[in-house]
Amino acid sequence: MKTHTESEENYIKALYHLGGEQPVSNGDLAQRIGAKGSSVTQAVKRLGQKELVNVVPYKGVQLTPQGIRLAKSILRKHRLWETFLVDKLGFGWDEVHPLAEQLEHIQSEELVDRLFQFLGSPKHDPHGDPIPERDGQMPPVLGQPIGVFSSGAEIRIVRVEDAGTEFFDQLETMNINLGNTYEIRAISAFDSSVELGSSTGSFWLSQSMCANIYAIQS
Amino acid sequence: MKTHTESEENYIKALYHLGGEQPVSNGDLAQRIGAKGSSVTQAVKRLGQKELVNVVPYKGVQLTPQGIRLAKSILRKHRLWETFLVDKLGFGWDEVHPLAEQLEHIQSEELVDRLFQFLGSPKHDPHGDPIPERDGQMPPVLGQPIGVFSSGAEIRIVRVEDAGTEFFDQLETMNINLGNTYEIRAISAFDSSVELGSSTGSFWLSQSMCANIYAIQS
DNA sequence: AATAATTTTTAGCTTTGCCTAAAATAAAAG
DNA sequence: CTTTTATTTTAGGCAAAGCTAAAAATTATT
Repeated sequence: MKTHTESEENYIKALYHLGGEQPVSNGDLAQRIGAKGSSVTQAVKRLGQKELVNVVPYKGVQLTPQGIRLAKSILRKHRLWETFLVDKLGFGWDEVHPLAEQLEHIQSEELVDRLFQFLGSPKHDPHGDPIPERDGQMPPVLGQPIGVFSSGAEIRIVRVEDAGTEFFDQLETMNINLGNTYEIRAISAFDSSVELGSSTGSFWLSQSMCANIYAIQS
Repeated sequence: MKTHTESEENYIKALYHLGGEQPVSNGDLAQRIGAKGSSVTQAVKRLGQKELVNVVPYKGVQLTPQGIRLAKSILRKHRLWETFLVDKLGFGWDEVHPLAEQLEHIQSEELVDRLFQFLGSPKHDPHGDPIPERDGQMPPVLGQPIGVFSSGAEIRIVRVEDAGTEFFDQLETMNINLGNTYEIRAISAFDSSVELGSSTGSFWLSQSMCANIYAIQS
């Protein structure tokens, strides 16, 4: 695997985020990257010459198998570093993303392998998102939005969406963490909010909170 | 503290390494950076505009107080990351330098502070080099070359020079590590090599090995 | 002190990666 | 099925950071 610039890696990452293996439009990519369309046109041309993407002018850009491999390796690094920052350094959920965006560009297979081991070979990052394996395999995407469960169900929180600082703040205020278990006590017929109960009491979660919190029946 | 490019930071680091607070010649800097003199002339002009260095054309470049502060903060990061790589991830002495050169450019005061704590507030890195404090103060530079001690002295290894892979390999082969203690059994009048003894036996160290290994009397 | 040798700077070119403005193409609306 | 609107690409600039080759300044040598 050759070495790439940070800019290149950011494009690959954005492409994977937006379309996965599917083509992505110039506009969407520009928005995600935070650059103008004209810059994107140039950038993807460069990526095309390196066989990381296929470009069909005016139609869209699509990752090649090589590009997908690279995207996954960057995502692996990103999520391992997030795990390190939270589990070992005690950062909060909402603080780690920008740091991991810098750390994910560090080039060293060896470092990634050792970090992986040091962290206890995790399958999921602190948000519950799957960490791609060394060979590109993806662990399962865990859980379903809380809204899908029925009253009476026992659930365990396994994943949260990266829905911005305010969302994370709210989780913290409510003391909601991965691994917590609750019983679904009630579901409002009015606004679809949900009452969760535990040994320490119960509280209501708005529908939009529920939509960003994933759980499994336990 | 504003944000700087990696190139800029590399120049600052090189300047600090070569001259400390003293001026450095274009040629020396070019050699250290691995660029041509003309590129260096340009680069230091840019740094001058940012008040990080004072440039006197044809005479030399010198770090300003601001530049020195920056240099120390980079060195702090470098040495903390080296400590992390060795102590936590189990890398060898000789492997960590290139990795730390990447990691030292990660921008985040918070990260540095947390890393420092996580590592147990170390004063020295795995080679025994002092890690600049948060405020720029420097812990003492430890030890004296083994050659200066007299026969009979009890010594403890506290620092090794970064003298290349072969040197580190030799240390490993001889099982010499920071913290090891020895007795100086003999000093050759012929080639200044030194016989070190410990409970497990004794061995001879060449003069050039000795010159790169620092110890204190214990 | 004058010339030779070395070092440093200037001038001009290259690539990456971004920008704006204008032209070309595709999609939507009449 | 045109025409209008939106998207994408081209064209031309700019800054960072490197390069080579030529000019200028400094240092060393007769």
